[in-house]
Amino acid sequence: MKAKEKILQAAYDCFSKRGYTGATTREIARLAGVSEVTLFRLFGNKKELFREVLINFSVIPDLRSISIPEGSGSEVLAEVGRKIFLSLKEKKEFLKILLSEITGLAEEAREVYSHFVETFEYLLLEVFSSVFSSSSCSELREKVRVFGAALFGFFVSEEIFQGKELSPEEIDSFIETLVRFLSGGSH
Amino acid sequence: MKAKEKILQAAYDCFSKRGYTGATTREIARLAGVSEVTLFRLFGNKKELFREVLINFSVIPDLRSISIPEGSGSEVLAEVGRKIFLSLKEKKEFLKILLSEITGLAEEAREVYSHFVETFEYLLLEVFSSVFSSSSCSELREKVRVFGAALFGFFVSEEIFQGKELSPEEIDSFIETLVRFLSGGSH
DNA sequence: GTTAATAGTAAGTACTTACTTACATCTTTA
DNA sequence: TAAAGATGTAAGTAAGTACTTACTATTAAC
Repeated sequence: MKAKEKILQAAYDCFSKRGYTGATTREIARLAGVSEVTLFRLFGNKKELFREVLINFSVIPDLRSISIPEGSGSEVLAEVGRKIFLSLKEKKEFLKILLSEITGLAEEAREVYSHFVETFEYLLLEVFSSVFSSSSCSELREKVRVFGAALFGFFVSEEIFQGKELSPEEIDSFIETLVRFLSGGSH
Repeated sequence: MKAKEKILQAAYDCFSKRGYTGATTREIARLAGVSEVTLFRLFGNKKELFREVLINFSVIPDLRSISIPEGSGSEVLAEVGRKIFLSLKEKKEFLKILLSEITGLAEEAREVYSHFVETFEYLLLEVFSSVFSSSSCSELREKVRVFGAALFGFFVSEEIFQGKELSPEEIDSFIETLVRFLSGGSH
């Protein structure tokens, strides 16, 4: 692994553990096993390094790579919900960085987040319109909103705030309930 | 207003704007209109001040003070949802602090958050068991989870991440959709 | 084998941070 | 009026921060 990669990975770990202000270039360099001078030569300054971390470890590619599976309506929804949740889980540290800097470093973080929301909603809208083909456009968007908010809220609350590592069964259980309500029946 | 109160208020503003590490005792004192020495005399150190801010500006009292209104099932749910959302909105800055410090300052922040989740779920369970009196206990808890996650996720995503200030109509619209799905019918 | 790129070491700069000490001023209370 | 408490000013400490400069060592390319 080249120095640049090692630094990016160390910065990712360090920013997610200590936040932007809390992370120091010294510690990042030490973790990466390179000198601090190398860090500054390759990235110029701390903020630029942060920006590159946000680009390199984004959850977006994971979301984009999710394909719509075959099956009945409820099955498709549940499967996509599962995949989204797992993508979020895999990029948990990245999301922690985003969370911890959303107030302080507004510009960069908010930009990345907006992009995330767009991709998220676009993907869901695609899925929902294939599953609920008879629904109106506004009806679809309502469902996407509720589904997205519930999934995201569940993830943030359990995995990030409470620091839990949910098992596949716990995730499935939540998603199946959610899909049941959205599909119209409560039984 | 006494010095202690002024400092607490200034610290609240400053922590929510810059995060724990980003906020400085100098700026807090300046904002409060007191000397930095007074700050240290009254609070000992920065961490202790932070702890007192978390206690003083918690969203818990707001949540606890929510009473269950009269009306049909759906009306009650929607009204409670609205009240919860408004409580969150009122303590938005407090929640930003919690969010930005959940990873860095784990102990204090996580403790406060756990307390928040408990109160949140307890309140919802009370409401749901009066609204869906025929549902089983596990069914009730499932509904509470979905309702809570969706409400919280919607708030965090829109108000905190995207920095929007949602109008009462937008809030109502989301909550009504959510209640409709949870009440079993999609029409 | 020379050159150019990539890394490291050592030292230092200019600044900021949390926090302290010593002493003076004002206000309230007894 | 005297004592006690709360606040301010001025100055400083020790440590940490991002970032720089000057120079050296290693590696790969031509």
